[in-house]
Amino acid sequence: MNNKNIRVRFAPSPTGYLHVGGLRTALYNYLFAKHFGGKFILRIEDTDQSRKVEGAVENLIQTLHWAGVEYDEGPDKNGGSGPYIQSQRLPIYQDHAKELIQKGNAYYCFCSPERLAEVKNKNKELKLPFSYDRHCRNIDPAEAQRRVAAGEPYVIRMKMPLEGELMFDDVIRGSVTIGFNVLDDQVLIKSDGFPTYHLAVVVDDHLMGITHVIRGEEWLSSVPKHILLYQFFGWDVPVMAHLPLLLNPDKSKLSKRQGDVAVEDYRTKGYLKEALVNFIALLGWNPGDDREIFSMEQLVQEFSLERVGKSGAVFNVEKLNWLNQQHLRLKPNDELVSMMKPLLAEKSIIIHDETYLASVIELLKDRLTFPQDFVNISDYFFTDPKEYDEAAIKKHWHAETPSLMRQFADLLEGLPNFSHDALEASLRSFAEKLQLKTSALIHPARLALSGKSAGPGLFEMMAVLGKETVVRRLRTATEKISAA
RNA sequence: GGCCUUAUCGUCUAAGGGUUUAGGACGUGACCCUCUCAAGGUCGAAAUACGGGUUCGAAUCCCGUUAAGGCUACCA
Repeated sequence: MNNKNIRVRFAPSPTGYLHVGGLRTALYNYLFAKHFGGKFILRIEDTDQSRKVEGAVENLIQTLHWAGVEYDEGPDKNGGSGPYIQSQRLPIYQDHAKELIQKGNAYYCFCSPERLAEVKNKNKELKLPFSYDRHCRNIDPAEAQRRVAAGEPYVIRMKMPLEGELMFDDVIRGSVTIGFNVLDDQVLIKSDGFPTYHLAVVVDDHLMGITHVIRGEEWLSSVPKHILLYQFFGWDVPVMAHLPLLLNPDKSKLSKRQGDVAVEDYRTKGYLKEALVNFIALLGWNPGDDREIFSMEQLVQEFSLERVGKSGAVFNVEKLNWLNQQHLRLKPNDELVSMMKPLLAEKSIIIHDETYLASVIELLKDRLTFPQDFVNISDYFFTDPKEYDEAAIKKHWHAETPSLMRQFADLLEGLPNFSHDALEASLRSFAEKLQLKTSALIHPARLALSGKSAGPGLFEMMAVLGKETVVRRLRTATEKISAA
């Protein structure tokens, strides 16, 4: 097969939000398709009317778009294989189910939910591997047709072989064998006329020309049902690839109770899409060498199903944080400027001078994990400090300090060149003249300028703040801190 | 319960029978750098679940045990 003809899909149910596990499945599909120049399709599997959530599809689309996982065909991007929403394809499933009935591969079942529950319980007690007793399997087809015509409620079930086994190959798992004797006569069409997942997925994957089914491991044990359906219809079976699951720290399947699972949660917490995508890509896949920082383009370039692992991966936020920091500092300053402006505005800090902002960002960007961190550590670059760190006062502000700071301010006021090097030279010579250690000036000066004891180097800080501000703050501090 | 899958440092993982005193990264400890805090650098602690085979040789292949997860719906 020509690689360019590769077609894969991400087929979520719209249950409210995009799960990070779902994002990874979507990402792997996307990377696989783009790597080979194939097509990535978004299909909405909304066959369960009871789980319908308003606005879920829009939310899903928006979140995928945010993450940069762009599909070639989908509900709002017709590629000729639509509709891409299963609830809009009902007649297609009906026709295919009827075809199966005609071929003798499926049958009408009239069992009531009550009877089904009873049988299921009984079979469970008897420790039988299936829950349905195939009660309607041998009803005469003509008789069944008559009952259907008479309006009796029914479902359509597929006829599983009574014995034998099915072996199939999975790109990630290798060969898997499952015996038919543990498989139920799967419902294909529900009593409300909607298809179940199993029918819909096979029909749509075939009709949409899907060549590779890449999805979560939870589907591995239903593959025989699907392959059987392909065979009933006389269709080619796509290549199967079942991805390992994402896990909680306690190794159970990643769930809401143990942390955030919605992609939007991470987004609102300040995680960059670049970091999330990079992190999630590495949960189950690796490039085969020591590289860890990847852009989407690099992932497309490097990705292969052969390098996807088999075992579940714990979603560990620590590493995600580190990646967020790495990707944050990789961003060019002008992009950071437009990222920080609205965040600062929330704290009523309005930026008029973007060049100034950029120089502050340059000074602080290495110490950010989240964009929001910048707001918290940069306040004194935009307003004079209102208070001074108590512990720092105790440690660095001595009886003679105010006088020193005043002299230092006077000295700086007359400095023609306010560069880092000039500032350092003048502080050092000042300290030498007074026979002081430089730290006796540096620490109180930082406190006076920023109100804090931690921050960037003093000379860089002064150069960015500018002469006027520096001199003013040094003088103000001698009054404010002494008074306190 | 049955069926399927999985099993390397705390976590993500590399090592495709000999290149391995099992490598990297996050986290963690110490140290260096230094005006503080970060960043950066150096060094350290830290793993092949267990038991049998196969083989001259096993983290790697086979079997069993154990553990974990998935499925077992007219949910996906």
